[in-house]
Amino acid sequence: MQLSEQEVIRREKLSKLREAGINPYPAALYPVDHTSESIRKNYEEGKHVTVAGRLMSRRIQGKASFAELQDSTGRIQVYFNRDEICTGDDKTLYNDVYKKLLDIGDIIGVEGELFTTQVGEKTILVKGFTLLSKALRPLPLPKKDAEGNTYDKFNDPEQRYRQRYVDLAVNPSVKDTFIKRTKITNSIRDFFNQRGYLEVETPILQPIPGGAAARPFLTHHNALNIPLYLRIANELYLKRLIVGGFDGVYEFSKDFRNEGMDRTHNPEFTVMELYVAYKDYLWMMETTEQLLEKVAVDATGGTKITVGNKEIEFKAPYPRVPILEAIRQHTGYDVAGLNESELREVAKKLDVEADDSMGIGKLIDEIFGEHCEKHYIQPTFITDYPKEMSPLTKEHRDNPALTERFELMVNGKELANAYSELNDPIDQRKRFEEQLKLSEKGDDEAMFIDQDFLRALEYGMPPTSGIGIGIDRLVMLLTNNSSIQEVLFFPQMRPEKKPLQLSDNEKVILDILKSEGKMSLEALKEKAGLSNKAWDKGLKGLNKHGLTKVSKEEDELVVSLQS
RNA sequence: GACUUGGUAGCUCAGUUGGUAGAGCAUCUCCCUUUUAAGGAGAGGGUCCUGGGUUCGAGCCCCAGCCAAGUCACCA
Repeated sequence: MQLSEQEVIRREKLSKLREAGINPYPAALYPVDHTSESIRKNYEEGKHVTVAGRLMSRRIQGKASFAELQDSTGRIQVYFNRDEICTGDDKTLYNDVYKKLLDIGDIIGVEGELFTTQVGEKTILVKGFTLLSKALRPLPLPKKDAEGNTYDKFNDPEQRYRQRYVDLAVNPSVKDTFIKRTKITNSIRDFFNQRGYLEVETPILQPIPGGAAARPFLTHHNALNIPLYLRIANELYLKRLIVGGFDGVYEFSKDFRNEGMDRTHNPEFTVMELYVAYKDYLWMMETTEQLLEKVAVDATGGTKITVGNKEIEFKAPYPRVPILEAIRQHTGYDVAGLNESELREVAKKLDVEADDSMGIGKLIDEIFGEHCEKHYIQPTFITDYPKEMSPLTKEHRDNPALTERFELMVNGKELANAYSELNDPIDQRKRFEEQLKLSEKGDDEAMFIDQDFLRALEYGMPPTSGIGIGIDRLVMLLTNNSSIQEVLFFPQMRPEKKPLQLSDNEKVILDILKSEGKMSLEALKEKAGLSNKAWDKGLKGLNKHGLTKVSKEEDELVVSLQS
């Protein structure tokens, strides 16, 4: 491995520390009794404190030095004074260990007394310190000036996502985003638990990937010798639990979809699904408004949030607009009751792409997505979707062409999707079969038929309302982030390519081949002048790396370079 | 998948018509006992993403590839 100058120096310091009898990675616990936050909150002049954290900056001025220690709650200034640390004649602990062998990024423990500097900064006067972990790589160091401008910010997205640990250590606002994420999920759990709903866990490995329309990841179970899918949704399992007699169940579900990635899609993502027996989608709208109002307050302190340059008000209630009404308002076309070809005409006039595989439902969805969706910045329930695009939803009580479904639109995007759940087993079977026909027509995302789910419905599921809320997108909204990668600790990335490391034997062989081009195996071996074993290892290594290829030409083995 | 932009020191970034690779911070040496983007003096540090090509000569021009971001397409 090629080490940079700074890494070499840090490794040398590591040896020097060991020579001085200091273990750079000690085993014993460090008796922390304060955090930077608790010190700031309960500051008392002269109080003795013990804290630990990462050294984030140093200002050395001869026999004295100021540094900043960063722990999980923030930063605190620490003051190292030679004669406070080294009370006797031996000053090596300050002069050598602190000044020369410690680096920014090292994790240390510090004990000392609180005081306030002349400039008014609350500071720990260090009486003793312990190296807890030596950092071998230099930390990127953003700096802030008095006006709060940041310099040398560690802001390359690729490095930030690949090395999130560095991002978190160095960019405090990143940490805040993830703390907020947990506040949001805790708030949702509170809300449901108070109402007596049960948090459950259902299978991630599923024999039939149901509950949504999407391409799944496929894996294989060796012992059973069967294919298994990573779930694209957990809906059908939660409904089975309602059949079994639970009145309210919810799950934060990591779902997996084998599709493209962009600013709003990651192959694995989190959806919170809730099902409540004896309720309908009207009730669910009220519940959703209350939930989101509470979540906004718990996460941000108020109901009004800022997203980009917009303000969004999460205070309940939210307007309810039937989808056909939304289309009428934003396009001027009344598409209620139109047949497929009439609808296709309208789509054409509205510049909405429509191919022959699209039925009524998909056409309406396209028109809405193209012309209406973006207008709903403030939370709005779009209701009563056409039947064709909602195979798991109960028929509308007043209009058999529609379903009892709503999507909650916020900031022009779908945040939640909910139904009065279809519990008629015969109707459900029919809807699945229609999906099957769609898939035969070429829709590779139509739903699979889950026979066991149908069997469950045949035993009887109470009328139920269910909802799925995209947690990643909710967190994006409430933290004012426009990329899903900013709200996932470890967003999916293409693997880093390791630079190829060749052994000496491999290099010798490769150099000959580079100057000679293609040559016989015998001649190459001779010229390389390696022992039999070294030769064998070298050539096999090169073949394995795909750099060379051995082939047979006229009874002779020939080695050639591969590009 | 298409297009656009980018990849240069540990970090953030310059780099002129193609002519020996630059700055700030960080690092190293020296000075400095209440500083805070500390200060002063000096020094070291580079696979210019990778591989080809053009050229006397490429960080820069051309071709191919890798990685990322953005836009679009796809994705309820």
